[in-house]
Amino acid sequence: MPRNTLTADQIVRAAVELLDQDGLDGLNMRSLGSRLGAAATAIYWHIKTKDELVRLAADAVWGEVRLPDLAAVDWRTAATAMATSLHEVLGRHPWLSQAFGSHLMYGPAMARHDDHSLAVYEQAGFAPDDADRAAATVLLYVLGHALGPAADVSLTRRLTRAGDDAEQRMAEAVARSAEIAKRFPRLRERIDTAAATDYTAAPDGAFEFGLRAILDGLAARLAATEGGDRRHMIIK
Amino acid sequence: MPRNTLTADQIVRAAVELLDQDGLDGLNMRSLGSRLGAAATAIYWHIKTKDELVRLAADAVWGEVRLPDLAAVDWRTAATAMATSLHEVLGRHPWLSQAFGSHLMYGPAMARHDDHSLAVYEQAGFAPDDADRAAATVLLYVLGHALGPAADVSLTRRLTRAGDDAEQRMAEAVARSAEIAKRFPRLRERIDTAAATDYTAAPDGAFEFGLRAILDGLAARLAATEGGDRRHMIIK
DNA sequence: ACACCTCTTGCACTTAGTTCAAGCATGCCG
DNA sequence: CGGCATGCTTGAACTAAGTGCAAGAGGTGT
Repeated sequence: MPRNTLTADQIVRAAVELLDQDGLDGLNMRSLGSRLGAAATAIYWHIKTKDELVRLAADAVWGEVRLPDLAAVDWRTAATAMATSLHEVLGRHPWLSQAFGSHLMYGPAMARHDDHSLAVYEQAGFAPDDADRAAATVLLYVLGHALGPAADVSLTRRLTRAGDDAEQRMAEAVARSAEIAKRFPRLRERIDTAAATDYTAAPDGAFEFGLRAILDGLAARLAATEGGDRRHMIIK
Repeated sequence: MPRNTLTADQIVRAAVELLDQDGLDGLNMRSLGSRLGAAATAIYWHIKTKDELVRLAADAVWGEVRLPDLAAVDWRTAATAMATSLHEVLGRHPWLSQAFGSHLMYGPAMARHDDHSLAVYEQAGFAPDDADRAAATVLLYVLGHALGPAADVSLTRRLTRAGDDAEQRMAEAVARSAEIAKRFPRLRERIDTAAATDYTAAPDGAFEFGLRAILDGLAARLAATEGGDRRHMIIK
C-alpha cells in the first residue's frame, strides 16, 4: 500500500467535522477532499456515494451516545441518561436529526443504541410491544428537539456563504433573526434558547421539562398496567 | 395585467404537490416550471428563492392543521386534536418535518398554530413558561415522529430516479428494505409501520401511545403543581 | 526490471439554483 | 390609433456540486 493513503475512517472523521460546521447541506465532496489534502474524487475509492458517507458519519456519531449499565440503575435513571446523552450528542452534531429525516441510517452503533433502549423499557416492565413504543416516543422527542438548532446552522450557512463579502451576509442573518423576533417573539425565544445553549454544559430547561413529562407519562402507564386496568388514573 | 399570468399562490400549490411526491430534495425549479407550463425561471419573478418557496409551501401546509374551539372542549381533548391533526398533515406532507429541520419557517399559519397551542396549555392551568414548554414538547414529539416517513420518501426517490430504467432502481429500493429488515427487524418494523400507515384513515398505534403518555405526564405535572408540591406522585 | 495491485488525479458530464438581457403582452396616454 | 411604460416570460448562460472514467503514480512481489 502506498504511503499516504486515505482511509474510510479518516474520511468519515473529516466529514463529521465539516458537518458540524456547516450542517447537512454544507458538506460537499470538493471541500472534504481539500480538507483531506486530496482530490475530491479520491474519496470515491473508499466510499461509494455521498449518501453512504452521511450514513457512516451518522453512525459514528450515534456511537458517542453513552449507554448506561442497566444492572446498576433503575429504568428511569437509565432512560434519562440515554435521552440526555443523545441530546448532548445532537447538540454537538445538529445535522444528525436532519440526516435522520432524509437518510435513515442503520449502522451498528444505532442498532446497539436501539437494543439498549429497548432493554431499558422491557426492564421497566413494559410488554415487548409497548417497550418498543415507549422507546420510540422518547427517541423521537429527542430528535424532534434537535430540529430547531439544526435549522439554525443550515440557514446561517446558506445566508453566510455565496456572497464574497461574508460580513454583509452575516448582517442579513442577524436582520432575519431580528425580524423574526419582532413578529413571533415566543417562537423565536424558544428556538434561540435551543440554539444558543451550550449542550455540554448547562442543561436545557425546555428539554428536561419535556423529558420528565414523557417519563412521568410512561411511568403512569406502567403503573396502570401492572395494577390492573386503571388507565389514565393519575393522582389529583 | 396579462391574461395567463402565474401567481405566487399557484406556484406554491404546485410546489406542495411536487414536495408531496418527491420529498424536500425532489423539488426542483425546472420540473416545477414545467408542471406550471412555464419556464423554470418565470418563477423568480414571483418568488425570490427556492428557500422562500419552501417556507411558503410549509406555511401553506401548516394552515391545514385544524385548530379546535378552545371554549368547547377541555384542554386535553384540544391538545389531542391539535397533535392528531398535525400528525395527519405530516402524513400527507412528510417533507414538512424535514423543512422544519433546515428552513425554520415562521409563516402566519404557523404563528397561528403556535398561539393556539399555547392557549391550550395556558387554559389547562400551566404557568406561561411551562405552557410554552408543554406546547414545545408535544410539537417536537409529533415532528420527530414524522422524520421516519420523510426519510422513506427521500430515500426512495434518490434510489428511483437517475437510472433511465426506473424498474431496476425500484428493485434496488426493495432490496434495501429487505436487507434492513434482516439486520434490524425491530427498527425496520417501526419505520415501516409509520411509513405505510394511511394517516387519513386508521390511527397510528405507536403515535397514539406516545401522545397519550406525554399528555398523561403533562397532566400529572399539572396536578402536582396545583395540589402543592407533590411532583412525580403517580398512582401506584 | 517487470508486471501488478492499489489508490489518486484531472477531466468531463450531469443536475440544479439563479442571473441577465432581451422579448412579448397589456393597458394607458397622448 | 400609435407608441410607450410596465409587468411578466423566456432562453442562454454561469456556478456549485455529485459522480464516472481513463490515465497515471507509487509501492510490492517475482
